[in-house]
Amino acid sequence: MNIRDIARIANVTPGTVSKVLNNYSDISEATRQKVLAVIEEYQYSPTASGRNTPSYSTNKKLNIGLIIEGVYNNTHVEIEDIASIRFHNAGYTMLSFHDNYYSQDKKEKFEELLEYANEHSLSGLVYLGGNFESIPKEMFQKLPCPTIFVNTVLPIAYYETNYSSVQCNHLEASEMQMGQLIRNGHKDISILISSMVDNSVYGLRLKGYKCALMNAGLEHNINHIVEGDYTYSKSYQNIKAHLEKHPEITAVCCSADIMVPSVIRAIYDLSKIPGKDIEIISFDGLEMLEYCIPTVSSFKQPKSEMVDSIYDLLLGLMNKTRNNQHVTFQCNLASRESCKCL
Amino acid sequence: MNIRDIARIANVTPGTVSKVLNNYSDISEATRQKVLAVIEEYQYSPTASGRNTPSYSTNKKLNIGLIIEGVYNNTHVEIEDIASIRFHNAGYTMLSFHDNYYSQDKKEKFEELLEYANEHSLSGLVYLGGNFESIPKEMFQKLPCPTIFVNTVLPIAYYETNYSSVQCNHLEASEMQMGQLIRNGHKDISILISSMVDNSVYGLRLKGYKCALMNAGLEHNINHIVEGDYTYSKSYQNIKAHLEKHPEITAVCCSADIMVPSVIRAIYDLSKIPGKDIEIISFDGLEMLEYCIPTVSSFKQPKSEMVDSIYDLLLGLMNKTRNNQHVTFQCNLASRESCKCL
DNA sequence: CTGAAAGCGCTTACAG
DNA sequence: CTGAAAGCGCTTACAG
Repeated sequence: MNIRDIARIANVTPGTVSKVLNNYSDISEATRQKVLAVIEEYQYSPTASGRNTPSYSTNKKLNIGLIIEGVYNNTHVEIEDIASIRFHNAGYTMLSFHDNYYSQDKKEKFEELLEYANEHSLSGLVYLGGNFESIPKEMFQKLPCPTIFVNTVLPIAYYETNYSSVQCNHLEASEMQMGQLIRNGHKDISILISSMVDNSVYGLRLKGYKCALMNAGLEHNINHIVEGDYTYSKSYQNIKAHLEKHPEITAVCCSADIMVPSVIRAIYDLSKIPGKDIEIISFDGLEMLEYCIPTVSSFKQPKSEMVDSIYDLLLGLMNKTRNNQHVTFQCNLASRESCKCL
Repeated sequence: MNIRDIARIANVTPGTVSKVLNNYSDISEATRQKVLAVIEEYQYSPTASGRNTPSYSTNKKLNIGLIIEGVYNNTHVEIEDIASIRFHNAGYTMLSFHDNYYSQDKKEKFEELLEYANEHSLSGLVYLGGNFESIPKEMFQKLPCPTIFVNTVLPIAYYETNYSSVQCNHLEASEMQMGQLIRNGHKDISILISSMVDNSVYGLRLKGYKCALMNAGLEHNINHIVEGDYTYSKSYQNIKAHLEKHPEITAVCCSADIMVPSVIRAIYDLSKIPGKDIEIISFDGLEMLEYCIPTVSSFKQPKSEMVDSIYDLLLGLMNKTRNNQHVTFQCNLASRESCKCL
């Protein structure tokens, strides 16, 4: 069943069927009904490839691409989820891709991104996570459609170039996160991060921790930075080993909520009381933290406001009613049992 | 930049460029290198819409669709993740869709599925979760490409029809799950499910629980079925209220791992000891359970074997070297602190 | 081994 | 308001 079959059966031309499909107004109600009836009867739906092939330069496209680096970051999956509904309701198709198989080389990765956008005739692109700090300015100019980088580390000096961004204030919020522990009187604080060589927003968070330590004159805590590798098992093993070796530590700062269960368990297995003998504070704001024992304080990313911003901005960019811009959201501390927050 | 531009610059015809792009063997090495050089220089990549438009009936397509019902089921996200890498490495593009905005009416949902497969010129489709038990046999015949339903409730009577499936033995495994608690001597057991009207595989699990209760002469536990609605908050509130009202209950059976933190916290907030005063057993096998306090016993879905099976079967179906089939995997109990498993 | 040409499903200026 | 026709980017039988 293609558009010519439908046209033949409905006794019209393919062009007329196309206009019905695309809600053109210059179609008589009688013809519209006749065509719709045939479409309904044969369960016809036009192919995406036909629709996406540009027949004239004015052709509008309806595909939004969404790429996630680090799908195990639940925050990003939740943003994807909320965003996909909103764009769908606005008549767009959202193509989701997870980053598993992209290149590790940043430049190659960016080229793959450009390829992806061209391949799928995207009219807009949302990229979640990652790092494109080292990408030369000219390459951003090659982006073939409006693009919003979300929680991506970008070359700030290029802000005037051809892209938008929606970010949280990772650096400042992690300073505040660490600052909370310092204000609580802790002198020996361990920091659980993904990896020393992580240059995504987790790298920014690490930088924030270091700044906070410097400012408070607690530089020796640099030796208490522990790598968790984004996995439950490494997080558990490494933080446990470190806390065992350094019984003077009285607080742990997690750079992502996903690490929290491992930290609680490690403290417990060392026969200490999480949240009492060792305070815990985290980052992201996943709902799970409200059910841990103890419930865990965390800096929360305002997901739903971020999606609002992504949606409005991308639609505006595609309609050319808005220009590229860079939005930063504040993370807010949800105070819970694991850490006194006065 | 399109295929004609590349052809012009390389001094060949578009057909020749196309053959280079598609690794045809009847191209001289010199021409291949010349064309590849131009492609590289201009960073050209062919559009998906052009490629997917069938020019002749023999046209091979390279799109695999993957739909997830219930993205908050981490098992399904993990399956998606592993599968996307494997299909990518085999040269396929995987289009992921999450089910947020599909219809709730099963028949409409199935029609949307057909539409999706046609729209995107899919050569294969993987569907994770959901329920299509009430879909008439004829509709399955309309599937335009090889399709594998994974953890989907299907009309067993139609097994000879036009689709494949990869399932876990949800019904039997949940009987065994409940059976473990019964063998441990529990007489009053609460069951935390998603919802009474859930007819996905969670419905099968509920059926398994009921069977186990009947077989053991413990029918009165039917009054201890609690709905958690897939959310942390409802799971917590409802199981806590129920356990408070029924202090005789000594074990809780969870139909999904995602419910476990809520259950542990609820027991704790009732001043009882999880895993001791009240045993816990769960279903799915998420890694998180190894770090809960107590660690939680769970029936594990063999995700990686399931992906192997999905991959081999779908490729076989697309190459027409295999016929539709229905594979069932056993879930295995990982025994941990929350429940003695002798 | 390469070119010339027809073809895919769809869209959109243009004519009447 | 509808039709006839040209167009998109790509692929693939077919000719030589």
